[in-house]
Amino acid sequence: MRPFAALNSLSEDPSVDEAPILHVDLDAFFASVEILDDPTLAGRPVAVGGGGDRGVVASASYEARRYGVRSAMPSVVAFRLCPDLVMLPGRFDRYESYSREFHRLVRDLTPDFEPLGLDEVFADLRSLRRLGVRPVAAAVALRARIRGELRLECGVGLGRNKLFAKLASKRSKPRVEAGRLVAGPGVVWVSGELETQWLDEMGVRSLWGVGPATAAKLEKLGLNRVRDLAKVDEHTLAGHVGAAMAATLVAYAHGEDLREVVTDRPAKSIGHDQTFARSLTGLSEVVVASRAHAAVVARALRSHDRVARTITVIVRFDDLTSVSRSQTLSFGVDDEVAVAAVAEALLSSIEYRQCVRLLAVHASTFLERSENQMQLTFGLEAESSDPRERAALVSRDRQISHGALRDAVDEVRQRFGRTAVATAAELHESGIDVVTQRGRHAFGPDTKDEPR
DNA sequence: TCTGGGGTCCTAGGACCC
DNA sequence: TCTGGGGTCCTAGGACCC
Repeated sequence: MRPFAALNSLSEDPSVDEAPILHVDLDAFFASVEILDDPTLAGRPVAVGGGGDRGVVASASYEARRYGVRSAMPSVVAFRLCPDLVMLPGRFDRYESYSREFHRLVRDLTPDFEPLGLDEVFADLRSLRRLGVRPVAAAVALRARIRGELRLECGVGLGRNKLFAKLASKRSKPRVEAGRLVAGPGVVWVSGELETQWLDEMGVRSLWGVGPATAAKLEKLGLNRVRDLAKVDEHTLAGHVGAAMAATLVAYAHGEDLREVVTDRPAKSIGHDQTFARSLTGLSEVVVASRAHAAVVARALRSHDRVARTITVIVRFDDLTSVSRSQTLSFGVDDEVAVAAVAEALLSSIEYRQCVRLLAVHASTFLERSENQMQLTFGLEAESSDPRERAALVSRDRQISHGALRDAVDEVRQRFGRTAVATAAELHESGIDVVTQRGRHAFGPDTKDEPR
């Protein structure tokens, strides 16, 4: 890998006003962290993902990519392409800790940055104008720090907006050509003339937000290239892809992208999805599984200091069709028994004609804790004949009465680890006292409902 | 070859209120 | 008695991103 960046054709450092937006993307992030932690993996094809029949690749080292292994590829396909592939299950705590260090280095450059997942950030360099910062110099220095302090490689793109910054970072990276790895320039700045050139040569699929479904619709309309989108009537396009998508695509085709770098993006939902190695059959198995999901979600809500009014369940059947059910309560919940009560009522309203391969429980519509206390104690409706409404009322009662127990369990977990006690849901269902359970679980942690 | 788990945003229809 | 249109909230589903 070359130590310094090759630039664009002009080979000079633009002003902040010419290239205000920076995008950094860590190379093969999960796989790279695994290789750092186990140097015997260096040079071998490594992937992180699900190893079973239903697993997919979440991250592939460049060595694995030489064989055609890619993110989102089913693991069985990856093994067919690369029989020597080392498939690792993934350690998300580890990746999160690397991600925090990555963000720290970006923050040293500017506080105006926006993470996307664990391994990418956008940054707005405009506040650095007065300091005389030059974008390419800043990008080269940031890249050097990421390499020096984290021992991770990355690509950096610079452009007039998010659209071009992201396209640029993609072109800054190493690529595989005819089974050989070719180093990338590391830093790429999109000048005005490059913008025109890229827009003219790009296919629609390269645009942010155009996936397989939208690409197929556009192709039917004869719109295969970005330059085709620049000529299309937005209202006509809206009839096929929706108003928001049409406006976005036409703007992109003209090189315009009004998305700002948003520094504080509060989370809007928290959920837990699980694809089962063997599909579940029938409501009762699904309900049992949903309690563990509810516990994971409730724990996550509390660790983020959130209470949620909306609970959603999603069931995916063996034929890959999905159905969802959601309910918005008049109050918020963060208790596993409360979440589980609502989830069970929602799951009961689904017809199980097929086996269930995936179950998800999500929580959204967050509100402030103080706001929630009002709602919880306001009025007590009579018993209802609607099962969902009844579940909601049970859920509220649990949310209130389990508060003390829940806080206690959280404290124990904080001191002794997450598996030191069973979930409040398990304890409640079994009717066994918290204290007598502690010892057993402390010495035989059951990790089956651990988040990945 | 056959599709994970964490999320975000958009759309359309219905209920309800004014 | 029958009717309008806008705004907001909720639900279900779909598409996309990393």
